Amino acid sequence: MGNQHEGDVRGLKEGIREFMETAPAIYMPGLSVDTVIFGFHNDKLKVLLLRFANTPYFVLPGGFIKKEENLDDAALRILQERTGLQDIYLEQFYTSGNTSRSKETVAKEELQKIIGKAQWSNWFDQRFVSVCYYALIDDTKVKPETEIFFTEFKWFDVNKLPKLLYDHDLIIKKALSRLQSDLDKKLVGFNLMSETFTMGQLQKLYEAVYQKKFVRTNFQRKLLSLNVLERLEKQYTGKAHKAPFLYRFVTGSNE
Amino acid sequence: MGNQHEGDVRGLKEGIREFMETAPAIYMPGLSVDTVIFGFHNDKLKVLLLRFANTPYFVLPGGFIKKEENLDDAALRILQERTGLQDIYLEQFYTSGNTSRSKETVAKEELQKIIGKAQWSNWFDQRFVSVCYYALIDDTKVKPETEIFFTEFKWFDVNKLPKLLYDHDLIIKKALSRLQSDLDKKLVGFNLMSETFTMGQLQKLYEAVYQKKFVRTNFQRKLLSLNVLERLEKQYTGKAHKAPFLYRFVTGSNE
DNA sequence: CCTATATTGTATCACTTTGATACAATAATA
DNA sequence: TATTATTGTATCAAAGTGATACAATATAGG
Repeated sequence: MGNQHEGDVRGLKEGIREFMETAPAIYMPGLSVDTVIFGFHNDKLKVLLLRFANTPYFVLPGGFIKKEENLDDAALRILQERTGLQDIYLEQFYTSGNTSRSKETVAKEELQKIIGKAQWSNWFDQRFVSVCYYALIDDTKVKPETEIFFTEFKWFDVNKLPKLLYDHDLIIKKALSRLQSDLDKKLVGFNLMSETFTMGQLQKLYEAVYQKKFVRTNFQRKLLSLNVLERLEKQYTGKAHKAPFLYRFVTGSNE
Repeated sequence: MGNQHEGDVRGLKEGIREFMETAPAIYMPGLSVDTVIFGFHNDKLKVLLLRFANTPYFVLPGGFIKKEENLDDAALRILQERTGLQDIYLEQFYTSGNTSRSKETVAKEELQKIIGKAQWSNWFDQRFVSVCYYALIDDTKVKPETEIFFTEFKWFDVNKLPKLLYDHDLIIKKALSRLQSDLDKKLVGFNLMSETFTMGQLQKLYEAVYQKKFVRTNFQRKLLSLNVLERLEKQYTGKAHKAPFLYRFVTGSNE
């Protein structure tokens, strides 16, 4: 699932140095975008995180906003660069701007270890305000791309997160909370599923998002009453029980 | 309700020039805060807007973020400067960052008319990303303060807005939409009312926010069932009918 | 091949919530 | 003192929800 970046130290060093040199001319100062990428597998809700250099710390995939780029386009571009996906369900949910979040020093120290203090340019010394988006993706289609700074891409259970830099743990909490209300209102869940699915799989998704159990028969009645599911022919699961129907979300009624 | 600013042209000109000179040293570049201030009177939901210079255009009260200031604190400070209120219910709901919003030229042209092109500094030529908050206030307590640039402070019915600069009309729409979902979930409505109120007044508020009528008896049953209202003694309205009870929101159960 | 097992699809019952209507109570007015 | 406008409460039917029962059926194991 993770994906080791295998540039040599020379290339990494040069890459970081070049980024810090060129960034001020390309990107808006003091502004960043962070994305909480949700996926769903093994009946668990997962978040895609990046390991920061060779530390035990992880961060949200993020990036900066080009000077002539729309905010939403920046978020989309950052996601495409990281996941390789084209059509991504994306929702802005929060902008984080406490000054304390810039006090984090682990990232700076690690970067300085790699490139040497003399090469330090002040791009990362800025105080950043970060606009946060969450994305829902069918993770069977993702090919995460690591990048300079980040040595590993990894899915984490939303309940078993690693150590995170900055206020990224808070941001993930807010993203989940927002996903919960959106799932009710806008039926965005299908973005996390493959094209077709059984009622059981859908229920597992809802249980993972809301972190609670639902009574099977009532859940089924409820979702069918929404008239957003199209029932297909039966599934041949190979499991030792009655084969469940397959469903597909009907687009058009929502979004 | 409005409040004419009566500085002479000389002072206005000097004020604007000075602001543009000093702003880059004080505030984060490319970032602003806009606030949608909701009030409730005459059974109507109102928004507080500022007339831009002597144009027919209005804008949302806004401002900039000091370099070492938390984002939420900036929003609070801007509101306090404008309304004179200390404890304000404030909710961040959206960050607006399309490049097209900076294409607005009315504001720039008007400012240049006042101070002369020679005096122009490039603070307002920047592309701004704006973090938007909405505020709920008991407007009987407000004393709006005008400021350089802005000649008049005025309440507008949320359904009868004047011409607005930038994308401020879109921002107000989003604010209302967010207020509607928050009112359901978090019972924030009391921030728009005076300390005590009748069930009829409360219903009018809900009707103004949701822009639809409710059946009186069912509305009453519903709100009483939430256990957030404390019933006081009767009200002596002087109206020619049975005197309604007065209620107060009980704090603690919400927020 | 036949039966056991696990899980699915549907029905049903009791209970709660919601929409709509009826009606008695009452403060000011004429 | 009766009238008027509005309020507080009750009630009935319809819709929605939680809990349970049960028949259907694809595979596994003998």
